[in-house]
Order: sequence, then C-alpha cells, then structure tokens
Amino acid sequence: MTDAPPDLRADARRNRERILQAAVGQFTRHGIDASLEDVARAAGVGAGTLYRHFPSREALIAAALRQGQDRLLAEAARARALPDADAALAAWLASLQDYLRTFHGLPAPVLAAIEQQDSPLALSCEAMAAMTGEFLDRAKREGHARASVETADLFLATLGIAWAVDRAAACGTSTGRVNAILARGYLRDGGDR
Amino acid sequence: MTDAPPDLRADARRNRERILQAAVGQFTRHGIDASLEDVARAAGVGAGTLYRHFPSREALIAAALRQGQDRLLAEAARARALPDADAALAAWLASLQDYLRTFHGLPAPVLAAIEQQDSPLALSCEAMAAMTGEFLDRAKREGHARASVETADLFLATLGIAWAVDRAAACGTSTGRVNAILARGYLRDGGDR
DNA sequence: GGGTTATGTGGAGACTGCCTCCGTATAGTG
DNA sequence: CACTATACGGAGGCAGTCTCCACATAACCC
Repeated sequence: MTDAPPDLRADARRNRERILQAAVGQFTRHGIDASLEDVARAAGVGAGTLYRHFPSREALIAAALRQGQDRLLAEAARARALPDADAALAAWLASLQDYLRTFHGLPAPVLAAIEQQDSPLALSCEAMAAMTGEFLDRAKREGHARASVETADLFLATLGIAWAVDRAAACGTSTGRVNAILARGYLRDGGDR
Repeated sequence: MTDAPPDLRADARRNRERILQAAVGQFTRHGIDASLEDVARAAGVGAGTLYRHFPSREALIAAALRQGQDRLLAEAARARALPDADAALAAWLASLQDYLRTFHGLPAPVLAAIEQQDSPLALSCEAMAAMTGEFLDRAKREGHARASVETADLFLATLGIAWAVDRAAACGTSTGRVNAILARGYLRDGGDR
C-alpha cells in the first residue's frame, strides 16, 4: 500500500501517508473536485505540507489511484486469460470503466492527461491506452473486431462513455446497455469498411 | 438575434445584449468555464448587473446558446428530409455533436441539465433527447437501427463522445472515426439482441 | 544525553472567482 | 421639471488554490 518514497524523514513519511488516506476518503465521498483544504484538514496537516508532498491535484489523484491500479492489473490479467478474444476485449473495457468510476469525475483528469504527458496521470493513462490496444489487436486477429477501429478512437469512446454514465448515474441508465451500443453499434447490419 | 425580453428599461435591454455578446465571445475563446467577472468586464458592466440578468452560469449559457439553436433546428429539418432513415439519424447525431462543440466544455452542463429539470438548459436538453428519439425510432422502423437501442442510452453515448472528442481535440482523433464506432460498433458481426 | 543542521511543518496571506446587497443613478412618465 | 419605479455597479463576504518563511524537529555526531 505504501508507495515507499525514497528517503523521507519519519514525520514526512507519516504525513504523506495520512494525506493519501484522507485524499482517498474525500475523493470517494465528494469526487475528484473535493477541496484540497478539506483533505489537508482531514489529514490533520497544513496546506503547505499537502502541496509539498503533492504539488498538484493531479499528483494527488495519481497517488490516491495507485492502489486501485493493482486491482485493474489483476482484472486485466484475468481478461487476458479468457479464450475468446472478443470477450476479453469486452471484459477489459468493463474493468477500465469500473476503474474510472473509482472517484466521481475521474475521466476528466485522465483524458486531460492524454494531451500533456508531463501530467502525473499520463503514465497510467498511456498504459491504459496501450492495454486497450493490446486487447483490440487480439480481437482483430482472433475475434470479430473491425480492422478499421483504431485504438485511440476506441479508448476515447470508452472514456467518453465512462464520463457520461458517471455523471448521469441518477437517471436510470445502465452501463451495460450503453456499452452494448459501443460494442455492436446502433445499426443492425455488419459489412466492414 | 435579440431574444426580446418583455418590457425592460432601455438601458437594461442594452446591457443585457452587451452581456450576451460578451458571453459568446468569452465562451468561444475560453470555453464554458470562462470567468463571469471577465464577461462582465468585457461587457463594460458590473457584476451585479450580470447576475441580475442571468442569475446563474447556466442561464447565461442557455441564452448565449439560443442563437446556435436555430442552426441546429435547421439542420434537424434538413436531416429529417433525408430519404434514408439511417443517414438521417447519422446526420442528426453529427449536427448534435457540432452544436455541442459550440463552446468548449458544453457537454458537461448539458448532461447536468438532464438530471435537474429546473436548469435553464433542461428544456433544450430534453428537446435534443426527444429529437434523437424521433430519428432513432424512424431508423428502427425504416432503417437498420437495432430495436434494443434505447433513446436515453444513445443520447448519453453521443454526449459522452462529444465530450471526449471536444477535450481531446489536440491529439489527432477524428469525430468521424469515433462516431463510426458508435454507429457500427467495434465488432464486425451483426445479429440483433 | 546535548548540540547542530538538514529536513519538514503550518498557517498567514496573496490571489482569483462567485455571488449578494444596497446606496446611487437614471429612464420613463405626467 | 419633478417624481418614482427600475436598474446600475462595485464593495465586500465567502471559498478555494497555492506560496512563503519563521519555526519545529528528526537524524546524526560527539
């Protein structure tokens, strides 16, 4: 759980951990836009301390997310083990969307991280896109994925749908039905190109 | 162009118009999250005046959007005239996304308006959903739209994709390719249900 | 233990944006 | 011209982000 910062003083390490824990709590309760002052307060720490450890909101999000990433990787491994390439891709996309629902509003900073690779989220973001590409490629080879579908586009569409479902949770829309549209389209007939 | 407020004093009417014009400018340049203080400043008006005419950011957005709505309705009519139901649906969805790109970040308040119908945007939002339903129903009857696709889901997916494309404009992703995925899915084979 | 110093701490305060309130200005009317 | 309903504007309260630096303290050495 502790992401073992290199060589911090004991109190610094302790504070860092407290902040992280408080951040997870606040982000879970109030979404990704939770007040950082509140996070500091909940951690029993001054604002300066928070900003020294995590210079930007994105950095804090990235760190708070690190834990859930293990689960995502585990689910990716499970999906990879599926014999059916199409099912594997679908399972991966579902896991990805679950992950993006870790905190309310998460898709926004993740998408933002695509563009500026200096973002602390950029790494995991690229990794997610790469894995999407891996599953998509396999589904093109072994399954029924269209050759014309590109990784970036599918990833973007997935992010967009995760965002929309996340925000419209109240009105009764199911992730499943929306994703069914993404998988098979709103049109009935196939016919590539 | 002037949305003819009922019976305002001359200076009030003039100021309202200036604010609206300034809002369009700021929203166009800086997106939907532009500072309202800047809008007031650009309009040469105090903050109080701005808030009296437009009590919330959403109200201002709704008013600033009113102009573009005419174009959207015109495009809807053009789409409705298309003989092919599938093409009509696709054209409508494309127009809708164009409209959602009027201002950077517009999909967010529009989606938010779905949930709270007291929002000034709720009306146009419901109208857009209703029109999507109209085109979808026709495509189900006359074209190749799947019976299992529901209006709310398609509308939501469209919003999500508009959001994602809007935000990822920099990296080279085309609306066309993403929408192709939405239309025909990432899988090759048909087979309803 | 006591002294020294590199490493951290916290909160005051500068800044920005949202929004309200009310003393003042002015358009419209007779 | 006087009078009043209507509208104006900006000061000020609030909340949030982020920085800066006087002060604390962990770690190291004797």
